[in-house]
Amino acid sequence: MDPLIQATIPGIRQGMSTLGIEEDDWGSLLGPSTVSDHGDLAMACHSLARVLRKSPVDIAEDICAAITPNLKGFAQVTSMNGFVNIKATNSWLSERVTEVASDSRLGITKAEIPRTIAIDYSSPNVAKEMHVGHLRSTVIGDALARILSYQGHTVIRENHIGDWGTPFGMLIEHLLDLGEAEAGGEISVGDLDSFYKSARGKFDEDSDFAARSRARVVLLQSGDEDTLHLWKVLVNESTRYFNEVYRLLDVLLVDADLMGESAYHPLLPSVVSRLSDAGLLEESGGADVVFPGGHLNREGEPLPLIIRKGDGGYNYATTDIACIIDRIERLNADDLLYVVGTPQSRHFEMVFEVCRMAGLLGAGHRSEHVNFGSVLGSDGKVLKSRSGSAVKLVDLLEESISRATAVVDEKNPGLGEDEKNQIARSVGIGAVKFSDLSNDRTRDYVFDWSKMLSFEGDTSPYLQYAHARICSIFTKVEDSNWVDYPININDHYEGRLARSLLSYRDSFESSARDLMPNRLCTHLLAISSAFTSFYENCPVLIVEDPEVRNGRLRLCDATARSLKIGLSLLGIDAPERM
RNA sequence: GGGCGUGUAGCAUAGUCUGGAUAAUGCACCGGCCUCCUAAGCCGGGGACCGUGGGUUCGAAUCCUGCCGCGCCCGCCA
Repeated sequence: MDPLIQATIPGIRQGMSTLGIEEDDWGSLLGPSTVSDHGDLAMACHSLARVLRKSPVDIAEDICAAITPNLKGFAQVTSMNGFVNIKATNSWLSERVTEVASDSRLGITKAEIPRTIAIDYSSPNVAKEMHVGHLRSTVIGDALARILSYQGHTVIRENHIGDWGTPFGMLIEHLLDLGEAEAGGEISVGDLDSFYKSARGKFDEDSDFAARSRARVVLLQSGDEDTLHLWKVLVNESTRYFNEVYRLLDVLLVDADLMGESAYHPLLPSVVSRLSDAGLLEESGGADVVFPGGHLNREGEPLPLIIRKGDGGYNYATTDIACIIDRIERLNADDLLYVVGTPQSRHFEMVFEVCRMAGLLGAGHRSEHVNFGSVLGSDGKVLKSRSGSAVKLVDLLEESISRATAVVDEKNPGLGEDEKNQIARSVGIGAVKFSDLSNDRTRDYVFDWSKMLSFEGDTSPYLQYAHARICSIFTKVEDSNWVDYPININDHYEGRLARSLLSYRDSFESSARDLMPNRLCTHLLAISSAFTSFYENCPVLIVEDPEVRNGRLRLCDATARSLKIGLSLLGIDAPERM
């Protein structure tokens, strides 16, 4: 209830000064109440006892008496157990929530100073299947892209696909063995696992094939035209497949966001020369490296970041630095976000540190590894595509849509085929995305079909359902008398709903600031829950008093828009019927 | 061995940054609610020594620290 703090702080300040209590002493004591029955805000007075040499109970009473007159109209003040409790009045709530309801952004303001933010996310590998593990980066990155855009920042989506490196030798040779048309077909229908595994299998077992593969890598690196053509076939068929998954998932990523590893390949020599010019490059074990410091290997010796391998080749650290240079210098990015799994945290620490040492990243840049935990199998171990237990992302999505179809059929049989399919898609995809987004991204989680595909409880279908119910109310409204009608909070349930709407901005900003979509998820659930309670207890259309009816309609409208916007920021549809 | 992270009802999680009163939510479980605006819902109930031992504090799930469990990382894969 930040708005209430803003509203009451002048009165509190004045009251405190008449009591001679310093703001340094009480400023940090005011916060949201932990016991909602007692009020919206609370101030624990126990730490003031030492300063004032009085009991907390007496102090709370004194403060209560001193600030009560100043908060008249805003809030009721009481004291209990050494706490000052401040509870918003219905009239204040009514005014504020009417204000928020009048705002198309529901009180969420844009950033004062917009920044240019490059977000690196999704990053599947060419000729490799997308498994549930890819869901996290794709869905979290996409939500952050939407959230930061909504704040008015310039967001540059970067899909850093794995389209370069030694595996391409074997992939291209396998492509040749199969024949271009055949291989292209296999990839474009999404049978990437078998393609990759066959190539891998031949590489491991057939020494002749392995030799051809190694030779092919050399040809690729040297820019041989035929080889590049074959490589391009793999990349094109794969990206076509990725796009199908992205469309199904309903994420923002399009071809223009593709910036694969290969795109940075020509820049790698300059990374070496720039680090060398900065005096950072050292020779170690035949490789060119930089020691960022602070990291040790198993023997307790400084751990280097390898820039150029002993054989003259480059690896991912070099590409990542080239990437940073490109994003800073060509795209003028202020912030660099990498939605990549936690296991790579050391890598990013080292890369960022080297870039700061080299002056490539300055004080004005924010570079952040937006890490996320691993998806675990029921055995508690990380799901690996090779273990066989990994679930294909498309299979998960299709299963979710098919379950949603069954539920929609059952709950709302009157819908037409097209609308039903559209709703099932929104519900099914939303459920999968929300189950991922609503968890703290930094924690691992155990993959669980039934939980991921659940449509009850704390899920996106619950949010979508609340939204659809409100839309249904408005299909029965024929007048527009309610549109500019002031909201009048009288009832307990109205108050709870109004409070959740007023806290929307806080939650959104916390979510955006810490790049934690789960905070927004939690708040949308709170709004929904407040709404459904309200809806069960407060008749809207069937109430006789037009003032009550109109005010409640506006509350409904503001709730629907909060949910619709909130869901859209998570990349989830809000159908009007379901 | 070193580093990083993590541990909250049977299960899954929120809360931890910024310490406050009775630890919040969902699933599962028990009991109610559709002649009434969408029951994918609502109302009520049981269920937690917040991993564990210390410390700081008037006050600790939250801060510091020891230990235990688990996960990840520790030089030429990405």
